[in-house]
Amino acid sequence: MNTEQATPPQDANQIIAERRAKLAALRKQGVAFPNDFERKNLAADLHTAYDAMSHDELEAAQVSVAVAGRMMLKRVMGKASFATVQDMSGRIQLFVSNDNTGEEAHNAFKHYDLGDILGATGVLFKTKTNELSVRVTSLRLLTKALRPLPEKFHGLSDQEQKYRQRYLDLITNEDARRVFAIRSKTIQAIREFFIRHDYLEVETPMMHSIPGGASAKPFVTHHNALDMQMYLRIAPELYLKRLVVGGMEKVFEINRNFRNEGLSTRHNPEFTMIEFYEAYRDYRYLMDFTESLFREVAHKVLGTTALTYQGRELDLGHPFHRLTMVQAIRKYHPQFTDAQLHDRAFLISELEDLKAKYKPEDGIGGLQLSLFEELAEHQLFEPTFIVDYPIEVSPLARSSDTRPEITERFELFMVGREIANGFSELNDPEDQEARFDAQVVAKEAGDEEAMFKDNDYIRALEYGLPPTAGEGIGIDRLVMLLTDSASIRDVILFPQMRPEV
RNA sequence: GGGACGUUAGCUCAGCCGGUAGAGCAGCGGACUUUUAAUCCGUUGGUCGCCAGUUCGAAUCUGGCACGUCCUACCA
Repeated sequence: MNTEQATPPQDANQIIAERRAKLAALRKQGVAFPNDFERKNLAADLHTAYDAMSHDELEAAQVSVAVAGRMMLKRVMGKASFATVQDMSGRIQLFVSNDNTGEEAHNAFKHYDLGDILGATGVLFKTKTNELSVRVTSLRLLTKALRPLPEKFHGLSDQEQKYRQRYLDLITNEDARRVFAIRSKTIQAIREFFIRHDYLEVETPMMHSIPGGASAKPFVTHHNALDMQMYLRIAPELYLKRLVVGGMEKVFEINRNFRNEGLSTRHNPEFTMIEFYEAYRDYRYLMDFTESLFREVAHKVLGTTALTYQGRELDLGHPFHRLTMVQAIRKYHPQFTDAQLHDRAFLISELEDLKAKYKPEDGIGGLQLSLFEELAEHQLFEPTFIVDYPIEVSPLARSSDTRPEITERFELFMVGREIANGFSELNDPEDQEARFDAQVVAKEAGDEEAMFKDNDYIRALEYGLPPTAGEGIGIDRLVMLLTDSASIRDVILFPQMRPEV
């Protein structure tokens, strides 16, 4: 309750003014916002249980129900009316009439508005067109809606309004409800998968004094009592590995990361990832594990591993491709030879021709990565693990025992974008310290995304991190895939927007 | 950051060569006891995103600004 209620604002809008007048009349009659209606049935449950029954069977059964929901459609025909109410499960039709509901209640109903929340009790029946409905014997207005709903047929179509007023999107668009139901089920399926594999779910700090675990620009904030600068985390990685040092040999965390970078259809400043770590495993195990995770999630959430994304089909049931960066480049550009792609001068001249961004000081691996991102990444539609990442872009990954310039790392691409990133963890504290020091040099040279040195993390490694494999999976992008959503904003309930004018 | 497009009633949208604002839904009034986006009759409702400019006259043309969507760049 706030004080604004005492002086209702003058509504320029006529519809809202009329609804306020109706609410004022309700207040005079008694409790305007009653909370004693006992809802006993959900629409979908009733359809499941009784849709198959014939008109006569249903009449004989005399099923009494109590339903509640928001009135989405209303058809008044003099002495009888129909209303369609929507609850969390779906919709069901109400039949309101002078004969069954009473003339007084029916006349009151005629002044109810679309968007009002109703509670109805009555008996199930089938209409002439065989639609399961409630023959209402008692009808109550539980919550008056002061603002009119979007148009009943087209719903809300303005993208901005869908994002800013997600509640309206959810009320009026079946697809929005579907997407967020799938999101919830996806996270549930992931959680079940890890718990079944004896993982422990943990929460590590979201406010870091030293941001780490990824190459990204952090959000900066300030803690007053401690008078210290803090950062919203860019990744939970270093904390999760501290837990593995502590003996939590299988841990995962599903939560938000924050990166102070651009917004796009694939980037929101806060996004949800699962990161998980398992001791005594390596990156090869992770790839197999990831494949089975994706298959299980798709199966549990959609009932199938065959997906359509933006008009193209892919099947998570098929084995995921595994390619090195050079193989991936050659797959789409067979004119390049293996030798060329290992030739520094050639790589640089190609990158120059493509006007691609690259760091001239990079080694072969870094240049290959730049070329890969330019020429191949966006074409990797089917699930593909890209392996053999250069050490200079992987400061937390274990280097290969046979080829020290690359790491035991993969990234998983699907529908042309990165979905997951995993590697055998670097557990050599002296190597890690040297890599941090190299990052610090890069940061001092102006690389805003270079990592900070985290001395406590080094100290933890000095106590001994068992050989461990770890991975992060972008939940939002996975949900985009499972819901066939083109924009990350369609799978985040309240995507970041500029303040409303 | 760069580019394209958009912003008209609560919602979905028309509005041509510049002449002073339209429809459907929602609302209000009326008819109608099995409707399905119910139907039929009548009717209320607008600072045309904002600010300038051109013009006798701007929703319409020009410039700027704001916000948004998409593409692109950075990134996961």
